[in-house]
Amino acid sequence: MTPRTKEQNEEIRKRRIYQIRHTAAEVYLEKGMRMEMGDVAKKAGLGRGTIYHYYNNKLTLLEELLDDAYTEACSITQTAFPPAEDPLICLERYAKRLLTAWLEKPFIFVLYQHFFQPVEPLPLRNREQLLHNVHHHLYSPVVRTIETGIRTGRLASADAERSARIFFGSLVGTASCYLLKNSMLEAPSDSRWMDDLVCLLHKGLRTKSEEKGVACGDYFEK
Amino acid sequence: MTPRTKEQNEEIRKRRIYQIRHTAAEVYLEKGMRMEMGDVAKKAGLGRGTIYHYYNNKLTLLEELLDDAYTEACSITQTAFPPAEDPLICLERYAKRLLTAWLEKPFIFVLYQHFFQPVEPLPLRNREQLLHNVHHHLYSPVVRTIETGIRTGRLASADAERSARIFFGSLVGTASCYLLKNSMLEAPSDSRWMDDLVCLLHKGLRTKSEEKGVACGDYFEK
Amino acid sequence: MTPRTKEQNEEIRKRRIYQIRHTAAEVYLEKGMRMEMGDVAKKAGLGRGTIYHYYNNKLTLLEELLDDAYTEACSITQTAFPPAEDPLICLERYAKRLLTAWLEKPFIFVLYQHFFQPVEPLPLRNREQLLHNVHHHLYSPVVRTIETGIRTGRLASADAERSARIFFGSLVGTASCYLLKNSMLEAPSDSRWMDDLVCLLHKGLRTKSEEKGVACGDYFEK
Amino acid sequence: MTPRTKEQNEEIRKRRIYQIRHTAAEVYLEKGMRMEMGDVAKKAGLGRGTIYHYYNNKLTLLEELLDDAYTEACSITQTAFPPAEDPLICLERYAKRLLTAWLEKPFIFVLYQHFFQPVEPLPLRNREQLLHNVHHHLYSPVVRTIETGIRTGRLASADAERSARIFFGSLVGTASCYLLKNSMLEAPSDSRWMDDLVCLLHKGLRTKSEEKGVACGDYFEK
DNA sequence: CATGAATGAGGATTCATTCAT
DNA sequence: GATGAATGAATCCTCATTCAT
Repeated sequence: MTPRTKEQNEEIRKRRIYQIRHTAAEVYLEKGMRMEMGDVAKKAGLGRGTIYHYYNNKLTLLEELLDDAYTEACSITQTAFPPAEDPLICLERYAKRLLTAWLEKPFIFVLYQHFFQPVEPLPLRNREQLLHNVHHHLYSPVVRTIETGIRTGRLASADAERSARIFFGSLVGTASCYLLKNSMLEAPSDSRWMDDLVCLLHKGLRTKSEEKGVACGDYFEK
Repeated sequence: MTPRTKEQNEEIRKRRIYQIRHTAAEVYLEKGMRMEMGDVAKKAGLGRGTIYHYYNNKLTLLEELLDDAYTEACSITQTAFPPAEDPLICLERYAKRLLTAWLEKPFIFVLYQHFFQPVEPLPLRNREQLLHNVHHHLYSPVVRTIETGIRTGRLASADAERSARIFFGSLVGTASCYLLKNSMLEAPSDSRWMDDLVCLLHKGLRTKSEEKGVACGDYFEK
Repeated sequence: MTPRTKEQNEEIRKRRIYQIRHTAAEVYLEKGMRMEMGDVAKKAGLGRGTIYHYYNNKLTLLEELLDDAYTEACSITQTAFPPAEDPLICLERYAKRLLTAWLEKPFIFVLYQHFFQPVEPLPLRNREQLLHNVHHHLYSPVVRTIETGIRTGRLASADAERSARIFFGSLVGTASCYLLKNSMLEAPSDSRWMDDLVCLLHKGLRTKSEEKGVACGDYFEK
Repeated sequence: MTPRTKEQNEEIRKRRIYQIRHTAAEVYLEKGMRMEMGDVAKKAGLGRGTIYHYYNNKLTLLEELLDDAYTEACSITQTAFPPAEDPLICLERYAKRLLTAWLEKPFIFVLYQHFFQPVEPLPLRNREQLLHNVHHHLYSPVVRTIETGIRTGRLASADAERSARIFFGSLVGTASCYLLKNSMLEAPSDSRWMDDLVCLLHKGLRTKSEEKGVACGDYFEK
């Protein structure tokens, strides 16, 4: 009765959905919301109609893309901050993992970019929910880890919230430089920038010898 | 028919052009390239046709906006790196100046965002020219300063190009967190984040006591 | 490969065709020409492809549906007007039969609706043929009966064509009130409306005592 | 400052809106919901974009069309049933007025058709409101008038609700025959059908001599 | 025979831009 | 100079239909 079995169809659906989502993330990173469904279709080697066979519309596609990204981001975040471990080490490891994940799975990067650099406000239907989730499960853990680090003297004293935003801002901002096409700068041949970035977050630009020098900000104009 | 003198008209033109450009930058920061000419008109309290009275089209508007931004950015950059001064101090001061400028004149931020986080590639007519200028007069000075810093031992040894990108990436990324509307995070009440960011770039997250500890990246998974 | 006998297959075909046609009529009455093949398939519990296994396309489906309806309508009409009988009685009986048929077999109603209230002109391939048939075998008999009735003094004097249209218009119009879903009025619990309608066509709204009163239309504005 | 005054623009808007609404009603009566915005535009001698300058989308166009129709229908209905007058005369006059209005302003007919012969259920946003209004201000007055007529012996005894539906069903149904294009029947050269229809509703098909004959429905099969 | 994945023609809608006033 | 009505190219999206299995 069923020429293709339910399992076969399910298999096909799964593969297509992944394929479309992945392609969509790539195109989105190139063109933002001006991503055209036709672009996605062509790049995925499918007909335009096929995209609509799996997603009601452009927004739904992005909504589900972000939902998926959230799920994956969660599993990265959950295991990154074991209670007993050194906060600085955790943050370093976490930063590196995040960058690696963004490189491999662009749709995860889309999520962070969307929340920390919301160039284009998408009228997502589940915006509130997603925002709450991101705040609670992706952002807060970092804030808490920084707080712990400061309390235990491992991190320089500062406002934890602000530090967390700077942390994410630097990660997303630098990753944008390297991940986005159309950059003014030539494409990078390697990923050493990731190590450099993590290192910067850890140690700053200065050398050790500099350490005992002037206090940070002393030279600022008012 | 025209009771206005040439001077009066010229005066009107100037005011209108400034008004439109300023409004456009605001809208652009809210909506990116999906900024609509109607948005700009309404927000500026003008008719749609009036915008076209002063700018041939959307792209021209953005081109001139970016040109203006480039001019202002140049004057900030040119004086930021006097030959004999300490590179680290220069960079710090420069970073702070840049952030301050972005806060006050959003259209300058648009320029940097456009080049370091080109979410949406605008088909600018003068793209090549502008790109060259930015590379030459806004980006290279930083690269050279970092090179000098490394050579003179003031900055930690690293690839200068990469460091410069991280420098700009962090600045733009963090600024995005704070400057863009639609953020997941509440609007900041103050601008202490700028000091914190500059400080981070200078010193990193760790405390001094941490300094002699393990090397950066030691904890990374392979 | 095919363990089924020809007879079994024939059996299956017949059942499927009936099933699809019946479902299509239902959906058509709900949605008109915006009936979707997917709707029909789902409501019939079949796959979309299966519909196309039996019908080349949407139009063919509707053509055959109307053909079927015509056949049934013919058999109702042919026996309804025996030459020697009283025209008024014939019309009454015919009206009642028609209404009953429409209630039981919605696809017959679709035919009359299509010809007397052609909201959406279907580009039927056999339109001319069908139109001619309907005119000749379903419509004309009523016109002729009315003519006879008028000639023999059983019916009030009037243009027979006009009367026939009013006759069908009232039947179809009132039936629409009761047969179509999505009506503003609650679903009727019974079918007494059919008797009332036939009665109205027969006697009008007034009571007998009214009869010798003013002529119809006297009160009209010019 | 304002090259066209506010009044001039308002004037233009009013004319265009009327023009579009009128044209849309005509096209809707020809094609139902398959009315294309391009059809309306072309028939109105406007560009497609112009339609969207005045109406957000197809549905909004129809919503406002129905709203307008309701307003006009109200004013027709309100004055049609003065308390002290003979119900039969009122109904007759009302029927005639309604038919005349439908002929002159097709968009009013669209309203009645939509509610009494809802071939295609439009997903109107204000459906509930409109439905309530129609029921209350356009339908109920007729029901009440019929009730009065029956109570005072002017109308034949019957269920008033059913009679009202038959009344409207006959009006709308017959009008459909004559107003809709694409009919199987040639276009009518005059509007005598309206008088005939009203007369039928008043007196029925039979002649006076028939009156003392058999009771209505006697010949029905069970 | 039966099915649902895949498709693209066609209609809906957006929005930059033109232009008469 | 200033404006908003008017427009159509470009994109979104629907849905009848094809086809491999």
